[in-house]
Amino acid sequence: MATLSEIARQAGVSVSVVSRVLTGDPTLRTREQTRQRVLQVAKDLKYTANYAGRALRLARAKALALITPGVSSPLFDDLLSGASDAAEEEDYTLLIGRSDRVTQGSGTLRRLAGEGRVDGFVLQRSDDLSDQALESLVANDARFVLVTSRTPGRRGSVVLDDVAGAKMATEHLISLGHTRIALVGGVPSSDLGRRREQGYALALHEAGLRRRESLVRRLGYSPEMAAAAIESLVDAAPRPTGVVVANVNGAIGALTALRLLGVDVPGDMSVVAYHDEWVAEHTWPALTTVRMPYYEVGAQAVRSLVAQLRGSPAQDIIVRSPLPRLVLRSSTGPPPPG
Amino acid sequence: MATLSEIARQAGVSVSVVSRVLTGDPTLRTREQTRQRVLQVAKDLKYTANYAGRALRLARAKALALITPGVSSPLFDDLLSGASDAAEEEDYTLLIGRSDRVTQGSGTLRRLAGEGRVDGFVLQRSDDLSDQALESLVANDARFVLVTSRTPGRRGSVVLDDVAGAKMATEHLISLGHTRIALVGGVPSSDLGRRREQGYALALHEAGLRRRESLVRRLGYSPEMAAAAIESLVDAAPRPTGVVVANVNGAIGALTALRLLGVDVPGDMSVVAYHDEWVAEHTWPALTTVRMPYYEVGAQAVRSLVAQLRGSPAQDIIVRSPLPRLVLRSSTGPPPPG
DNA sequence: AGCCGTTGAAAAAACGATTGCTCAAACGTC
DNA sequence: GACGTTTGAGCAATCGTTTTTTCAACGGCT
Repeated sequence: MATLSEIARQAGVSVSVVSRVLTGDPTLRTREQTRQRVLQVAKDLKYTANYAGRALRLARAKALALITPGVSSPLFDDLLSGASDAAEEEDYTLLIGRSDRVTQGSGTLRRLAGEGRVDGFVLQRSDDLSDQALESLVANDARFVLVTSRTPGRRGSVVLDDVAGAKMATEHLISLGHTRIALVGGVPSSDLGRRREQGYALALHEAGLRRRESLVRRLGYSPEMAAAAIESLVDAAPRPTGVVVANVNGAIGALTALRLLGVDVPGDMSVVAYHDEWVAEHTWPALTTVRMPYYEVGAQAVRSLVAQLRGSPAQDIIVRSPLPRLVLRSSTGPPPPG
Repeated sequence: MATLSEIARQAGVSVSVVSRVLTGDPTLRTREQTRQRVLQVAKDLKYTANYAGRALRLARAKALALITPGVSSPLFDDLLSGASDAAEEEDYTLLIGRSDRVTQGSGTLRRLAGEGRVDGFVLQRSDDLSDQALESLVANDARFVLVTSRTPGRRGSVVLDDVAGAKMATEHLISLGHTRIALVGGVPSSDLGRRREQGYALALHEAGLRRRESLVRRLGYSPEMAAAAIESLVDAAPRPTGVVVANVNGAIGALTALRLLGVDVPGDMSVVAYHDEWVAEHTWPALTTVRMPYYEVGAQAVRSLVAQLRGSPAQDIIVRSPLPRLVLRSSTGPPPPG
């Protein structure tokens, strides 16, 4: 690897001139000729600034970490793409860490921040990621932005417009003529789950429909939990004719459960999922979903974090653009005549 | 952040003693009392070695990058878990990069290596990742290990035992009594696809079954390609009674295609997929799969890379343990009587 | 007492980049 | 021609670690 001093030697100037030329220091006074010579040599030697040297001097790593509970979901793929693109724009490097690893040792976060490997964190919070882990970050004086979910009393977050998304899913069923609409939601402790439920309730309210507590389940987002929720919903009185599942993975579990119970979708019951991903196209029946702008969440989170690092105050952002979009497939239809 | 000199000051010793105590330098001669004092102060101050300082001095970043075509698959999740765990064991930090980004700018890899941010790469190669990109790495003298797929003439790889896995999938169908077994494979240019096809052929051969070229499709792993393959296979003469799909995503597309064609699974046709993931549990019918040890691939790749960085020669590893495992679900059964 | 070996620790250089300060030469002005 | 100003660049310190080298003190030995 070429270093500044090597360029300096070959160009016949001092190291400081090289550094100033390459970083575009405006206070530098130099002959154009010299400047060009330096630039040429740097190019010939394929110079890339050594990261450690710069980081040491400037006391910042120009790197961010994205901490996530799990990497496997296509939703995360979108989020990651957005974060990567934004990071690249801002000239930051992006690390990815898994939050399960974070809490287990708890060392990971502290290490990343403590060692100065990263300047800040984008945290996709899960129930695994304890308040304690968060605090350890704060103690390290690390900057961070929460995505997807928020935590009370702490600023710095970027979330989806869950209310609007869940409302749109619910309204789709309403527009098909459903009146007994169930919700398979997240755990009540999560603000994310509460926001989605709010959207559901809002849609019902605006349509003048009654919101029945007996039609709401709050077990969680996994296929298994959603399946359990469905099993109890088919026995509910009155039986719902449509169900909003607040997560696409849950919806997949719901379809499996309904198939096993012999409930026809959408003949006997319509299912609409919050979030879209490619498997939704390949379930049976193919899932009608509401697509949410995850890419933007990732991008905004990084941009907001970088702004924070530059001294701006932390913000709480709700991503409203692009708007949620209904992806119509085959799991929804008019309610059964009965 | 506490630094060595701060500890030195508080402990009343020199910086070098602190460094050597903390890194456990065996050549250091010191009073036990002094050693304890240093350790205590370091602990009180929650000392973490500054990464940039160390990296600068040692000229290595103690970081690896995992470059992948896409992050969304659960298979990648396994791979990542393995790589993360191994990296942690070896005390390395893991970065994740996306290969689509790599070829586009091509700057990414060069930057990571050139800046000295990472010491080596684990490359999950896709068709996107050009030879040229590879070469630019080599030119940078970066160490790397290819996973999943290999490239001729270059050492340093960790791959699954694709032959054994595909063979096991095929043998499952054979043991059910199928004799006309089709293969929906990858593109012929990929050595990965060739290895899986080899396993398929081997199983047929050992069972004394004829391998018919008319029953082999090599369009690729996406659901759409597999669907196209299936459509042409149902019209094949003789029509296969079972099909091995060399990738679980493809198998999902295959199921969708068969459903649309009105072909009952497994009544009319059995489907077995290479690779397992959770959605396989939730397709209709649930997919019988062969589970491959992806976690180990990730872990081995990191370990092999670290070994390379320590000076060991590059190796080509085939992960044979844990063994491929057949996950029996509902998409396979005996062939139809006809 | 003089010498030597050991013990325990400090001093200093180096890694690469950045940046405030210094400074020589050239130029212009009176 | 003396002096001040501008131009163009170099010097040197600094960030935090690691590591080689140096060094003082002490005790043991003859």
